[in-house]
Amino acid sequence: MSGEAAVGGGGGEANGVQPNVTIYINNLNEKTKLEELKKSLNAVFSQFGKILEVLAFKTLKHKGQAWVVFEDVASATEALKRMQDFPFYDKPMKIQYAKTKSDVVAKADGTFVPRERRKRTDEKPEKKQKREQHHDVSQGTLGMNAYPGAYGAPPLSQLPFGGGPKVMMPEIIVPNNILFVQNLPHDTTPMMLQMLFCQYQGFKEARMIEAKPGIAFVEYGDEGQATAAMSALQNFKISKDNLMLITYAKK
DNA sequence: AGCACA
Repeated sequence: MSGEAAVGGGGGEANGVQPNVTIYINNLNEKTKLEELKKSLNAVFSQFGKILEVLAFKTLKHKGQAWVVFEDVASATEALKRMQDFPFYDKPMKIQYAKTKSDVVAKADGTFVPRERRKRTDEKPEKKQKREQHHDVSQGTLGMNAYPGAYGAPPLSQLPFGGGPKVMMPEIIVPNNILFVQNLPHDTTPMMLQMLFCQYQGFKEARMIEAKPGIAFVEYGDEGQATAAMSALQNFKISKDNLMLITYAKK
């Protein structure tokens, strides 16, 4: 019964490679541009846990491959199992544990030893520009730009009765099989959205509006399916600085 | 196919 997915080399622990916080992915579509590839990988894998880094290179020897570094092995394992053969840019991903420890992990470990790459004499006076960009989002959060029909109280200025009393007229949320997605990074592609939303039943299509970056419409077969996808992906961290905000599209 | 840290 247990069909052994002997996917010709796409193994993992069966390969003699032991679990690692980093997963190694190959069979990636080599046409995808690096930056987009990394963002999409981040989008698709961050559901399994905190991602420390996504690495991919375009050198001949390394194209079609990427490394995703998780914070813990459990996340990596879950990602490996759940996303094995996941159709990504039209090709099923092949995932294994990485063979060696990632630098970012070794650095946290204290076990990092710089490999010989370029003799930069001794230590390089590397500046610690701790530019921790916390919540630098000056307009990205669910604040001012929030969709009027979103959860929570709408701004007083947008009450239906212009200059009326301070009575909060709750906006009625009308379910719709089409979702309205906001706060996307401006370089989000329909493909990235498709990969996220197609995980939920009834997915039909994701469309973006050329003229308006940052928003998208995602259509499902019915309202129930749309609702399930909405709650699953609400506030999904699609990038370091972007939480997706999802509401029903207006009818 | 291909396991790196630009």
